[in-house]
Amino acid sequence: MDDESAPQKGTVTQRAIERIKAMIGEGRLEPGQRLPTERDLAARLGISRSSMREAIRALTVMGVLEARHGSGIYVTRLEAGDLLETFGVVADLSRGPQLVELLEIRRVLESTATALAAARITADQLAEVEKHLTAMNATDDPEEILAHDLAFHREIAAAAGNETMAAILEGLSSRTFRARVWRGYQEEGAFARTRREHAAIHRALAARDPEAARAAAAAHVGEVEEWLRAQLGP
Amino acid sequence: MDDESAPQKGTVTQRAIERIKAMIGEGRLEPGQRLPTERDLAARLGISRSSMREAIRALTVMGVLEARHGSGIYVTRLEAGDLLETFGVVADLSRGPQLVELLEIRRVLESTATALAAARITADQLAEVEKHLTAMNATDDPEEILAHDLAFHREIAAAAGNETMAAILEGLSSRTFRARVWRGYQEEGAFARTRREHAAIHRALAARDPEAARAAAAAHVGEVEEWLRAQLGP
DNA sequence: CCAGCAGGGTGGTCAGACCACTATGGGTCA
DNA sequence: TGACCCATAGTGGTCTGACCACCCTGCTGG
Repeated sequence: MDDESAPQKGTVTQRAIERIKAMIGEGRLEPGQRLPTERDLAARLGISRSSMREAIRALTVMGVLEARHGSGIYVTRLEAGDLLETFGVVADLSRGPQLVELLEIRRVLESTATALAAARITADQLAEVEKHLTAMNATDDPEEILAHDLAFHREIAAAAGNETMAAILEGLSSRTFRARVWRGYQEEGAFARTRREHAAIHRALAARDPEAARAAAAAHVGEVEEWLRAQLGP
Repeated sequence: MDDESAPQKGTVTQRAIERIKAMIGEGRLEPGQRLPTERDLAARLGISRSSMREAIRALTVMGVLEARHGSGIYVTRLEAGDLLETFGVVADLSRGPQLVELLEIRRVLESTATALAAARITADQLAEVEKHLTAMNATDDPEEILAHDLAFHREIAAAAGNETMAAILEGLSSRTFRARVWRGYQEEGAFARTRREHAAIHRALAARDPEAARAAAAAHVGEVEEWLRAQLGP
């Protein structure tokens, strides 16, 4: 037995969440490791299976656990990508002024990531970036443009060498978020400007010039930011 | 009825999560509004109450919904603080190199926030910052110092005027995160240096000098970052 | 008029059953 | 001998119905 004195604070499910989180924090549960079955865990903590399932569901959406039907429950690798998946929800549900705040954050992080990438990017990665740049300019299908645009920035973020930052930027550029903002932005014929800005970013990367890269990226995001700010103002 | 053709993709609970999220995204559910009862929602989507409860639990940990025992289920205000509460989990469960990445992100955001604060901070807010600064220097209790340290930076982040950024920084400075890193850092007699750095930040804020504020904040976080990097290296 | 209380409605928890899927092992067939 | 197939046990996924703990409202009695 290990039920101890049960402080009785909060709901039963909440306590179960904390206990499992603590087990992982203390290293008693390693990344990738398989947990006991739902039934075992429930019995071990002295709660019903329903409550335990809710706790597991909560940890699942946090990106801490992963349930595989028929196989078992596993601790994720606990890498940035796993833990920050929910970050995209913020972008999807934000509206009005909050969208501007998110773009401001993206401007800061994206410019930093691009500057880092300028100093660290490899020839292969640069070629990949270039591929998306040309592909983006070769089509008129908005869907395809958006896809290559996302990949363009994703590749750069990856080259920056900070996986956590890349994961956050991924969330800040989630498909639905971009689609909502860019729909209006691109309708105003901003394609040409976007292409110029992307070209400037690529040029700075190719020249291995961090300062130029930072400025180009900041300007790129800043353009959208200003446009959105103007949309909300009047 | 509104069960439609049910594409049957993913688990029942997952679909319920998406449906409710979509309702909010489309504006059919306003912030603060009360939802139907669990039993009603379950019947409406044609699933059991257990599955519906798991969906609600998932949306609860995401900070989208809030369940009040005996009263009902409500949509949160959907502000940054609500949605980014889980962000602290990342900091709590990260280890090794990932901690350095998080500090790098904090350095970027904290320096930006401090620079913004230098340009926008009010006299009242500045007085509050100063209060925590002196309180921090007046005690030797590590717990108390940590508390005032957190409040010091929180006040500055609030003065920057970007609530979303403040919420992220809050997560990156969560109590357990700071405690883990600072325990070792402060043991090496870094108190004096920390005080000097905090004083520099306050001076830049009082002088309304964004560039100095940015530099001071970056140096402040950078010190810890470098120390941690060195800890992990050899 | 107001304080106190009782009831109905709500989320929280529990128990047990069955379904859907995965993995493993042994048996079969080439 | 080897590879393939399939029965089977064990796992997460779902459903049902019951009861408990708590909040809120409206009624009642002073």
